[in-house]
Amino acid sequence: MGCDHEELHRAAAQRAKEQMPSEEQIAGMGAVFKALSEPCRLRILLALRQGEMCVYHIVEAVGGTQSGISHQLRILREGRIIKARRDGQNIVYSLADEHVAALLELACTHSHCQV
Amino acid sequence: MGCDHEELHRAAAQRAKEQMPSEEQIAGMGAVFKALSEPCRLRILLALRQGEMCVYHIVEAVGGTQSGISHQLRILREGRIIKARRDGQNIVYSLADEHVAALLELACTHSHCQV
DNA sequence: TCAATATATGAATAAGTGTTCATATATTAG
DNA sequence: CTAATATATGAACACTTATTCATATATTGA
Repeated sequence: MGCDHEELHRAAAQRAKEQMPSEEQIAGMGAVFKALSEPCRLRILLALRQGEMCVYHIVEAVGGTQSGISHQLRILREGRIIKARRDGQNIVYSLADEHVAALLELACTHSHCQV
Repeated sequence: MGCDHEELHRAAAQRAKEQMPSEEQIAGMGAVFKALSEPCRLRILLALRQGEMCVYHIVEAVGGTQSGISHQLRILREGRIIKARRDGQNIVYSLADEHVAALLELACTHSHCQV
C-alpha cells in the first residue's frame, strides 16, 4: 500500500501529522469559513466593509427579508465574525476584526472584484 | 423605518449596493469558503501544506476511510482548491495556488496555530 | 492475459442548514 | 402606560451534504 517509492510523500505525511492543529482549532477555523460560505452571509460581510450598519440598512444593501437577515446575523455574531452594539432602537453591526477583513480582501482579489 | 438619524449608515449601504460583487462572483467566493469549511477537507488542505501527497498518505495523515477521503478530494478538485496529477498507480495531490495557501495561513494565525 | 494495488464512484441514509411565517422582546415617543 | 418601531427568535419544511458500503476503473508487474 502507498507509493513507497516516494519517500518524500511519507515524510510530508509525517510532518502533517505532527503539526496538525487540534480538534478544537480545526473546528474553529472551519466555523469561520462556514460562516463565510453562504451567499447571504457573504453579502452581509461584503456590505459591512463599507462601514458599520444597522439591520435596516443591511437589509437595504443586500436584499432579502428582515427575519432571514436577522438569522444570518446571529450566526455571524455567534461565530465572532461580526460584532454588535446597541444604539437606541437600533443594533449596529460591524466586522469583528482585521482577520475577517483580510479574508474578504483575499477572496475578492482572488475573484477579481473591486475593493 | 431605519435609523434615519444615522446618515452615515445610509451612505455605507449605498456604497455597499453600488460595489456589491455579481451573483457569480459571490457564488465563487462562497464556494471556496465552503470547500474550506468542513473539518475533513480542512485537514486535507492543512496536510497538503507540507507538500504534495498521494491518497494513501493523505489518509495516513488525516485519518478516515479511503472512500470518504476520495469523495472530499473530488469536491476540492472540482472547486479548484487542489490539483491532481497521476504518477504511475498513484494520484498525487497538491494545493492549487497561492491564494489557497494564503487563506490557510490566515486561518492558522487567527487560530494561533503553528506554521 | 491475469492478479494485485490505488483510486474513484454510485446509491442510500442520516444529519445539518437556510428560509419562511408567526410571534416575541426591547426601546422610544406620546 | 400604550402605541409604534426595530430587531430577534422558535418551529416547520425543503434542501443540501457527509458518510458508509459496495463496486468500478485504471495502472503495474508477472
